[in-house]
Amino acid sequence: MERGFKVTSFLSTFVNKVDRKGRVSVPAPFRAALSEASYQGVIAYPSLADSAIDAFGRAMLEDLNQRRLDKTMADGEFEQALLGTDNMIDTIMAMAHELPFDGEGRILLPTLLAEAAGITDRAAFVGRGTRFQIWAPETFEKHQLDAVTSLRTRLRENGNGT
Amino acid sequence: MERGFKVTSFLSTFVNKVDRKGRVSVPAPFRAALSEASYQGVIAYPSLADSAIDAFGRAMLEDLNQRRLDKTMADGEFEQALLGTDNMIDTIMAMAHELPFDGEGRILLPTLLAEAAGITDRAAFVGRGTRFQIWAPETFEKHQLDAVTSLRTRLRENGNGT
DNA sequence: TGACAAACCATGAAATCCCATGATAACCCA
DNA sequence: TGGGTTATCATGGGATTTCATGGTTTGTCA
Repeated sequence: MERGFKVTSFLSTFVNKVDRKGRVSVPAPFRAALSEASYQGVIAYPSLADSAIDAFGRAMLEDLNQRRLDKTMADGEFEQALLGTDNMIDTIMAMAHELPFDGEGRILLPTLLAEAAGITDRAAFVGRGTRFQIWAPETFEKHQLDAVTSLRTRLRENGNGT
Repeated sequence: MERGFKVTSFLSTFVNKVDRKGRVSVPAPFRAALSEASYQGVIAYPSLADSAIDAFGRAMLEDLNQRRLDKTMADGEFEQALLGTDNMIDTIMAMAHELPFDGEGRILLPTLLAEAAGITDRAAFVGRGTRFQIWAPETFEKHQLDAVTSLRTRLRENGNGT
């Protein structure tokens, strides 16, 4: 499948401090994955599935909108482009924040996002392949433990982890 | 497909005050997205789908008109192109207001538009990717909550997050 | 000449930039 | 391979700029 951007990879988990001003360092490896992008920063919004923040590079966002726009335009459905029937992308656009890096590679966590994820003084950056998440460390630890346990159980029962 | 403007110009939600004269600051990030246009301001009209104001830059308007023309010409519908039968784009053009920025990046909300959206003293600027909307904050909050809730439900049922 | 809109100017709060520091990890050479 | 040196990186705080907001004055059209 043709994609308009390079597939970046986010791996592993890093816990960083949130300072008094609400700033957090994005882990250097994550920044490196985005270093070639024209926009230096990340797009973030409250995860729909977890009590966390979902994030990725701007390229991913452009791709999403481009696809939608191309589709409606190709069908001659300009009206769709104007009406914006309330689909997922529209809803996410409204919640999404553009978080540019400062000179030191930090981002400023918007209060709304921090609260949605229950983040106060520390933030866990969790790699998820093409995107990553930001959790309150304690919340993530529990979540991860549950995930691992249920995977192990399933493996033992089915001998199959898919 | 080549397009003359960036696909994702408007992101996130900003709530600003409407002063006694009916002026509101357009969020700086939105202004930045329009900064290269020759016309410094926005096009706005009452949304046909929501209780809100729909808005975008001139580039979008011209793009739409161009596309419509291309399509009708391609279909051999010259008559339509000339006569301009009453389609959605025509209807919208008739309702649309041109709202120029003042020196500080504010626009003056026409009473008609403000009333249509139920806006009084505060206005929520909601990014929708290629365009944006202006809502009464309370109305939008409800609307967004509904959208997110139904998305979450759908996610849980389908197990499909794309 | 009166009402309204546009340009102009002022201000406080918040975001951004810039520099400093300590800790850790990578490196290099004997 | 060990031990010291250097580079990277997370973190903190102060200085500076941006930005939203409010008011005043000037211009314009009915």
